[in-house]
Order: sequence, then structure tokens, then C-alpha cells
Amino acid sequence: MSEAPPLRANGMRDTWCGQVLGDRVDAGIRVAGWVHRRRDHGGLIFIDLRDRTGIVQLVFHPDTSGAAFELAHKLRAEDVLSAGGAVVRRSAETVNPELPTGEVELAVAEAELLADAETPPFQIEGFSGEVGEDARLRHRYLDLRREPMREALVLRHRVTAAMREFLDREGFLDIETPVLTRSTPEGARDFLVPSRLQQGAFYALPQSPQLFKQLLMVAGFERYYQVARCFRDEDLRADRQPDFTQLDIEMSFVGVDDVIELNERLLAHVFERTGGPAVELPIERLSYDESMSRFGTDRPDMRFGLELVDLSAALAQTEFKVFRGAIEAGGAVRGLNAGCRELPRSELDGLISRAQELGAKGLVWAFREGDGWRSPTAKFLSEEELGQLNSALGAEEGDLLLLVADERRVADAVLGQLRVDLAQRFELIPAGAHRLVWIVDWPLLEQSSGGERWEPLHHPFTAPAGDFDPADPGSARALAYDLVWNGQEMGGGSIRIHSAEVQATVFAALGIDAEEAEARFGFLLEALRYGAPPHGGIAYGLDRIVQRLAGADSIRDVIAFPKTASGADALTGAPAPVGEMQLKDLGIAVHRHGLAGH
RNA sequence: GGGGGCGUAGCUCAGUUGGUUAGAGCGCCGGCCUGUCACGCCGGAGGUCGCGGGUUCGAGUCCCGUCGCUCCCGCCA
Repeated sequence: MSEAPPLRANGMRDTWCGQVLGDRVDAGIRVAGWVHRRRDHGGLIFIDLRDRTGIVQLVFHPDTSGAAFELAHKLRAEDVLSAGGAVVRRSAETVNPELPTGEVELAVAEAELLADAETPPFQIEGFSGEVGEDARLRHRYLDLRREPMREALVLRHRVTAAMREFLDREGFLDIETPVLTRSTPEGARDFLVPSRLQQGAFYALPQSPQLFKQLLMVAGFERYYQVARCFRDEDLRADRQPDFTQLDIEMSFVGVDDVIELNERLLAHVFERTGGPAVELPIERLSYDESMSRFGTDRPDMRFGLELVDLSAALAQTEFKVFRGAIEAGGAVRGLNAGCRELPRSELDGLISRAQELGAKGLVWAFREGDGWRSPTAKFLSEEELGQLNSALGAEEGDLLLLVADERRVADAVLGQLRVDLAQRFELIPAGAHRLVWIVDWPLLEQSSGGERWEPLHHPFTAPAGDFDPADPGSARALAYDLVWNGQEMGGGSIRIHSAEVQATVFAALGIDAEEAEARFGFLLEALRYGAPPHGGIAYGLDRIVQRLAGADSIRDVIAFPKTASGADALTGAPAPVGEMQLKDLGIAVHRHGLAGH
């Protein structure tokens, strides 16, 4: 019998658990990790030892494991253990084909308990049923020991690594921009940080590095990227967190096609490295107008049909007041053919409620029956009109038709969302289907919901296509592009305004006069006067991309320490009250019942 | 700001029309077990039914309020 090779000192480790494979047979090794599961047969004890790479089976034998055998009796789930011994091949009937390391096991010669663990509040793995997210977030460090979470974070790392690899190769520099910055209250609500050195003044956390990356272009770096943390103080959603991560990119001396071309290669590279869907280049482009017309939204899910149809022309002469009124008020009647469906009255009522929730006054439903409709609305429409509607909608016997009459943008928004709801309800999305599309040719501005002023669709630094006519801001197009993946916005960007004059003109069209522009964005306007190259870029929602690649339901599942829907961190308890001394340092007066001025 | 759903053992859940001592699986604790791998077998402990109030002879169950989690609308340039 050969002498056992020397083992590293306790607590050290030669190899990862998941790498104790057949090529290590007869080697004397030391592994370390967490006790995943213990199977105590009285005279023989098996321990599954886990680290981030996987699991290896340890065998404790009363004759050969010595004191380690006694230790094994006391081991409990999640204890941290270091174990040394020889890697041995398992006999054929004891091989575990479920385990990558299942052909071998470690015959433990000695072991040390490095840390014992209290009984976990939930089982790490190996039981049926899903642990509630409350408990998982409260003990996130335990939740992250679970394989799906571990894999999600590894995937996230591989995504950013692939992004950095590609961008580095293409000559981009990773440059950091400030997190304590200036509030430019434009889009979302800012998170504010009171200044101690200048009491009464505030930093804002950046909603994106937008202005800094433009300044980096003025500075001549030409190609910049950053995996940037961004902050927006708005309500949360399954795909929205108050702090989130963007892949932020900016380039100089480029036009729309240059940015899109580079980004298509970036996406193809990232997907290829991370098991994403194969990307066929070039990625389809759809104009904003066509997207709105066919899908009622600027982020169309093109994996299924149910496209919208404009029915205003067919109903130009109608006597039905609901349709006629909408058309005469400058609105539209829009419809979609949901196909041949059976729906009980309760579900049809549900569709009406949903339409109302989305802002419609109502929803007309109908089933094609013969040359006419089975619908509460049928009696208000002439035979000829029904025929034209059926024809326009391509309706066949039994097809469910949905119509909304309203302002064009309301009708689009309602039917655009119902279209997505119906696709889920009727499972119209083919399994494994993926559709990427660029939305291009955006309007530069849109009228605010009240119609009293113009607002940018993207942001006020987006360059107009061609000359910008302040007298007709509504017709201006933007050099902007959004990437939409299966109906979810993954990223968006634009060519920026690089002329101080044009920027001032656009600010003016937005109702920001020279004085206000100077106060809010003076530093940008000034920089643009010192030789700014034509430039543009894009920003991706990294969390959303990883969520999609991981097949997760929420971006919380691809973020190590996310916030709950109320914006709280269940683990640390943030946000939390602070001590009076801290507030005094900031010059914030404290009364007995809260902050002054409230 | 508005609407929906959920809250019962450490975890996942059941709990009938309001009715005696609130259950199951897993986990946990003790015992037995030398080839298991979601080991097995035997035994045991464990509950402010989120919290507060109300109705009732009686509330996990009904009503009101409140807190937490979650989904959606608004919001997110």
C-alpha cells in the first residue's frame, strides 16, 4: 500500500467539488464546501459536499475514516467542512448518473468542521415546491446557494464578460462616471442625496450616464462603454428596480447604421457566448409608424399575428354613435381578429374590463356568423358595414373580433395590449420562438397627454433627422432606435445633437427657454461649443437581457440583492431611519415627530 | 395614487355551512441501520391562524381597519 500523498492544511483546498472527476482517481485531495445532504447508515455515512461548481460524495467509513467518522455523525445541513482523502472509483452499481461527479467519491481520511450552521429557515434544495420570495430575500445569502440562483448570477457574469470582450476588441474604453451627480429633472423622479459640505444642496443619483458619456465624446475618447448602475425613483415592477444596470455605449463619428451594425455584432457575440438564440443578421427593422399601425405599440411582440386593422374607412358613414363619434372627433376605430375562439360571456366581460383598465371607454366584441355578427353591437350596424368589417378583418366563420373606437393612441394602446393578453390566453406563442427587431424612424417629439406642450419620445438630446423646423415640431423625425426582443424593450439609443445651436432650438421647442436651458444644461451647451464630434450610442437594460437569457419571470431572479415591490431591501432593512447626529451633520433639523418642514 | 391576488408549524400547503383538542408532506430532535444519493424504518417536539377591532353562545372561516408580499394600471425622458 502506497503512502498517502501529503494533503494541504485544513481549510485549504486543492480542487472544487464539481471537479472531482474520473481523472483524479487515486489522487489524494482536499475539498471544502457546504454539507448539502447527509445520509447516515449507522455504520457508513455519506455526505454530499457542495460548492459553487457542484457536488461530490464523501464516504465516511468507521474503519478508515478515524476521528472523521465521529465528526460525520454530528454534521448537519450547511455546515462548512474541509475533507481530505483519496478519490476512488465507484463500483458499477453505485455510480450515480445524475451527478457529474457520480463515477467517483472521496474516501475520507480526515476532516475538519470549519464552521457549523444553524438549521436553515428553508431547505436549500431537494424538496418539491417553491419557497416564497419573502423568505428567500430575507436570507438571500442562503437563497443564492440554490442552483438556479447560482446559475443566474454565473450567466450574468458571462453576459457582461462577453460584452466587455467584444467592446474591448472593438476599441471601446471602459470609463466610470459619477454616481453623485446633478439633478436634471427631466424624466423619472430622482433619488436625492443631501450634501453636508453645502447644506441645502443635493446630489442626484444618475438615471443614466447620458450627459457624461456625451461629454466623454466631446473629450475625444470616441468609443466608450460602461456597465453602469442607474437609479430611478419610480414604482417597481417585475422588470423594474429602483437601481438597475445598463450597458451604456457611446461612439463618435457615426450615424444610425454604424451604431446598429456594431450593436448587431455585439448581440450576436453575446448570445453566442451565453446560449442565447441564434441571431440572424441583419436584425429586422420596423418603422415606428408601421409598428404602431400593425401592433399598436412601439415594442411589438412579433412572434404571433393578431395584427391591428384600421376600420375607420369602412365605418365612415356609420349611424352607430360610438364609432361615428370617435371618427368625427379625429379618432379611429381599430380592430383585431383573434381567430376562431370559444369564449364564455364571463371572459368577454373580462376583456371589456381589461380594455377599460387600459384606458378605453369600452370594447366591442363580435363573432362572425354567416355574413354578419353575433354581437350585442351587430344591431347598430348595417349589413353592408358588417360585410366590410368582416372583409377588412379577414374574418371567417366563428372568428372573435375586437374593436375599440377612441383617440387613435388610446385605441392602439388598448388593442396592442389585448393582443398580447390574447396570445398568452390562447398560447399563440410558439415554444422557443424569438424575434428581435429594431424600431426606427421615431417621431422626435410627441404632444403631452394634455396636449399643451411637446415632449421628447426619447430624451431632449436626440438628434433630429435633417433640419429641425421649430414651426412644425410634430413632423420632425428622430435619429433614434430601440431594440425590442419578444415584445420587451431591451435597449434604445440615438444619434445625439452635437451642435449647441440645434440643442438650443430643440430645448426651445420643448418649452425650455434660454435661461432655463442655461441653468439646467449649461455645462452641456458649453461643452458642445468647444468642438463636439457627431456622436451617438445606446443603452441596454442588462437585467432584462439576463432575465430573458435565463428564462426568469422577474429581473429580481438575476440580481443578487434586489428590492421588494415596495422598494425595500428585505435583507438589510433599507430604507431605514438614521440617527439624529447624522441628520444634524447634514443640516436637517429634527423635530420629535419627524423632519422639519413636513 | 388606483385595482386584483396572497398571508395557517422553520418551508410548501390543506382546513367543508362559523362548531369540541387546527392537519399533511418536507425540515428539525431522539433511536435503529455498512452502499446510499430527495436513503430507509420507529418515535417525538413544534401554532399569537400577519396584526388590531367588530359581529356571534362560538371566528382560521364573516365584517371593518391596518401591515407585509405580489401582479397590473398610472408613472418609468
